[in-house]
Amino acid sequence: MPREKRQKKLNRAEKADENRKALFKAAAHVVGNYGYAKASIGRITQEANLAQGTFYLYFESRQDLFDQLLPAITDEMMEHIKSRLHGAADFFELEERGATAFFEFMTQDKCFFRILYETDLVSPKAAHYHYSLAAQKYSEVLRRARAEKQLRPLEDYEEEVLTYMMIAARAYLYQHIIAANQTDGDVVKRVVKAYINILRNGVGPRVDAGEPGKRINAGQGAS
Amino acid sequence: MPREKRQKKLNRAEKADENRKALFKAAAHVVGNYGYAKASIGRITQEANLAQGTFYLYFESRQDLFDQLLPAITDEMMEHIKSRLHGAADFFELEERGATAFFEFMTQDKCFFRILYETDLVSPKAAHYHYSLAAQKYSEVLRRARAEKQLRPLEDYEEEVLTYMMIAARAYLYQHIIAANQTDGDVVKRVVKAYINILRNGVGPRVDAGEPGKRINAGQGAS
Amino acid sequence: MPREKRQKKLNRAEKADENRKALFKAAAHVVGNYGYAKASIGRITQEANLAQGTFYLYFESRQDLFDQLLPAITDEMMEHIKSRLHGAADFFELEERGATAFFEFMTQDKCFFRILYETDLVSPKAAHYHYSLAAQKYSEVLRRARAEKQLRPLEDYEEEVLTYMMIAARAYLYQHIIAANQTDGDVVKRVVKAYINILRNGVGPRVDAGEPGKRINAGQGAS
Amino acid sequence: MPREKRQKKLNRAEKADENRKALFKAAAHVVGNYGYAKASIGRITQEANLAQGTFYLYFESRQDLFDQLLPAITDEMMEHIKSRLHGAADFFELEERGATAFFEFMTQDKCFFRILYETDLVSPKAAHYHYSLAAQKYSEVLRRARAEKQLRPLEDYEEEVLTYMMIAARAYLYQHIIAANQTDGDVVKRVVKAYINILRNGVGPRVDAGEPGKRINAGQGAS
DNA sequence: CATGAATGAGGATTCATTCAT
DNA sequence: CATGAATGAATCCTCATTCAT
Repeated sequence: MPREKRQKKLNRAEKADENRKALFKAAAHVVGNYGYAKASIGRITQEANLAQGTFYLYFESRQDLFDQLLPAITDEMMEHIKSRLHGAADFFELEERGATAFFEFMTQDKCFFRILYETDLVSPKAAHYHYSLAAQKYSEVLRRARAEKQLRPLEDYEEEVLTYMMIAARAYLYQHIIAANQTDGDVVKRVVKAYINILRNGVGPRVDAGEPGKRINAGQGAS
Repeated sequence: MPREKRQKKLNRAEKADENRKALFKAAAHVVGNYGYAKASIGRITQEANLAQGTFYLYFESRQDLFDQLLPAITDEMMEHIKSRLHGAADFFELEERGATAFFEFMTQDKCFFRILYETDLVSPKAAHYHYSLAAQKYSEVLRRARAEKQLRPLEDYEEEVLTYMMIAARAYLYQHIIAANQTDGDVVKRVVKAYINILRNGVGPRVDAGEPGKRINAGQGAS
Repeated sequence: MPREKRQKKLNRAEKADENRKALFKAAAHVVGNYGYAKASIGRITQEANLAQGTFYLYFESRQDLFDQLLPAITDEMMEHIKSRLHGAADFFELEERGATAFFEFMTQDKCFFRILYETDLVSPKAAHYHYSLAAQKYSEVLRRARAEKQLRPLEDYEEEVLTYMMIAARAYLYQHIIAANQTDGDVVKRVVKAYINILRNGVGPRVDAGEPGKRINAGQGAS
Repeated sequence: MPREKRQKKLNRAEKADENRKALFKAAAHVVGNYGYAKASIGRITQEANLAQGTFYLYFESRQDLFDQLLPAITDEMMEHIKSRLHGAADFFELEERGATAFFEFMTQDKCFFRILYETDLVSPKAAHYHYSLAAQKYSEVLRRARAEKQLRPLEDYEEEVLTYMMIAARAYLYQHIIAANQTDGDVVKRVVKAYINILRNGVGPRVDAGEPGKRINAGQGAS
C-alpha cells in the first residue's frame, strides 16, 4: 500500500515535472521563433499540448515564466559547456573548447539569442543573471590564467574589457557567421581557430624578429 | 504673392517634416525603453504630441514604422561616426576614433541596442540593413589597412571573424561596461584604450618575457 | 457519478448552444434593424448579454457570423413554411399556404429583408444559398404541378420567370403592403387571395364577359 | 465686361455642377459596387478626382449625399422609362415597353439594386421616394387601363397587389435572370415576353383546350 | 490536478469632419 | 472655391487571467 501510494505520488510528481518541462520547452520554442510579444499563453500551451488554464498551475503569470525561462536555459548551457572543458591545457585551449561547446549548444537551439536579447526587456533580472554568470565564469578562468602566466600582463580595465569582448565574440560570431553558414560543416572549427588566433596575438603588425629596434607603423602617419 | 505662397508651402512641408521626425524620435524613445511590443501607436503619438490618426499620414502601418526606424537610426549613427574619423593615422587610430564616436552616439541615445536587437524580430530586413552596412564599412577599412600593411598578415576567415569581433565588442562593451558606469566620465577613454590594446596585441603571453619591447606599442599606456 | 458527469457535460453543451443562439438572435435583430454596417460585435454581444470576447468563441470573425446568419434564418424559414404545407390540394393551394406561412414568419421576424438584401453584399455566398434554395423548392413544386396538369402549359422561359415572379411577389407584398398594414389583422388573408387570383388568372380582359364560368376557379372569391 | 463676367460666372457654375455630378457618379459607382458601408468620403472623392474637403462644398455630410443619391438615380430612371413608352397600344404593351426600358437602364448601371436596397437602411426617406413614385406611376397607368377596359375587373386589393407584383417582378427578374445571363443578347426579350404572358393570362389551367378563341391572346405563345 | 469557457481591457486601423492654407 | 493635413471617435480582434466543472 505505501509503495503504491509512493508510486502514485511519484507519478504525480513526474507528471507535474513533465508538464513544467513541456511548458518550458514550448515557451523556448515559441519565444525563440516568434518573440515574446507573440508568445501568448495560448500558443505556448497549445505547443505543449496542455490546456490554457493548466499554465497557471505551473507559473504564476506570463511574467513569471519569462523570469524563469532564460535562467533555465542559461543553466543548461553552462552545464553543457562545463562538460566539454575538462582537460584543457591552458587558457586558450579552454576558450577554444568553451567557444566550440557554446556554438554546439546554440546549434541545437537556434533561438537562444532571440530569447536572450528579448529577455533583456521583459525580464531584466533574468538577463542580468545570464550575463553576470557568464562574466563570473570568465573572471574565474582569467584569474587562474593570470596566476599561471598564461596571459601577458593585463593592465587596468583590460580584464573586464577582455571578458566582454569574449562574451560578445561568441554571440556575434555565432549569429553572423556560424548560423549563416550552417551547411558548412567545418565552419565552427575555422571560426574558432581564427578567433583564438586573434585573441592570442591580436592583429597588430609583427616586429621583425631580426630588427628589434624597428617599429612597425613608424612611417604610418603619412597615409 | 508668390513669395507668400512659397513661404506657406514651405511651412507645410516643414511641418510635415517636423511631424515625421517627432514620430521617429518618439518611436525610438518608446521602443528603446519599452520594446516593440509595448510601442503602441497611442504611446508613440502621445509622445510626439500628435493624434493617433496622424500617425497614418506618415506611415502606412505600425510595421512600416518599424521597418524604417532602425535604418534611420543606423544612417544617423554612421553619419556621426564618419564625422569623427577624419585624420586618423592608421587602422588602430581609426578604430579608436570609431569606437569612441560609437560610444558617444550610444550615450546620446541609450535605447539603441534594444531597438537593434528587437528589430531582428519585427523587421529582419531593417536589422539586416544595419549589420550589413556595419560589416561593409569594416570590410573597406580592413582592405585598406591590409594593403598598407597596418595589420599582420591575416589568414583565411580571420578578416571576417575580426570584423564581427569588432562589431560585437563595440556593442557589448557599451552595454555592459560603459552604460553601467556612465557616471565615470573617463570610462569611454579607458575602455577604448584597453580594447585597442587587446585588438592590436592580443592577450597571449610574450614569447620572451625579458624583451617587452618586442611588440610594438606594448607600452602604449605611456602616451 | 457518471450520471452527474454527463449531466454537467450536457449543461456545458447546452450553455454553449444557448450562447450561440443568443448571438444569432442578437445579430439578426441588430443587422435587421441597423444594417450590417452598424452591426458591431459590441452591439451584438451586448444584445446577447455576453462579453465581446465571447463572440470569438462561437464565430471566427465578424465575417464568419455574416456568412452563417442568413443561411440559419433561411433554414428556419423553410422549416416553418414546410410545416404549413401539408395537405394542400393543388399548386395554387400550396402557394396560398406557402405565402401565408411566409408572411407569418416575416411578421415574427420583421427584419428578415434587411438581412436578406444586405447579405448580398457582405456575404454573396450566403445570399446565393438563400435564393437558390428558394428557387429549387419552387422548381420541384412546379415540376409536380405541371405533371399533374394543375397549370396551363408553360412555354420556354415561363417556368423560370414564374419562379422569380413568385419569390419577388412574396418579398414585395410583404414589405410594401403587409408590413405597412400590420394593424389590419386580415391583411395577410386578403393579400394572399388577391395574389393567388392574379397568379391563377392573370389580369387580361375576359373575351366573353357573359361566360364567367369559363375559367376554373375564376370566381374563387365565392369560397 | 458684363459678358466676360457672366462668362466667368457660368464657368464657375458649370464647374460646380460638374463637380457635383462627378461626386454623384462616383458615389453611385462606389456604393453600387462596395455598398454604403465601404463608401467612404475618401473613396468617393478619389473616384471623382477631387480632394476630400471638396466633398463638403457640395454635400452637408455623408448622410446628405445618401439622401440625395437614390432620388437622383430614380428621377433619371423614370425619365428614361418615360421616353420609351410613347405610342403603346394598351396596358400590356405599356408594361412590356416599361419593363424593357427598365432592364435597359439597369444594364447600364448594374449597381442600381445595391443602391436601392441599401438605401432603405441609410436613408429610408430616399427609399420611400423611390417606391412611392413607382407605385404612383403604376397607379395612374392602372386607372387608365381599367377605365379603358384593358384589364379584367379587379377585385378589392387586387390593384395594389398587382402594382407591387409588377414592381417586384421587374426587380427580381432583372437581378436573378437577366443580370445572370447578360451574355445572352435576347434574354431581355424572352423574359419580358414570358412575364407579360403570365401577367395577362396567369398560370391556371385552361378549362377547355378546344376553344382557343376564348381568351384574348391566349395563343400568343405560338409565335 | 486539468480543463477550456468567459471575460474585458488594450491596441491597430479607418474614416467623417474641420480648418488653415 | 479647393485642398489635404489633422483629429479622435469607433470598431475588430487578441489575449492574460479567472473560475466553474
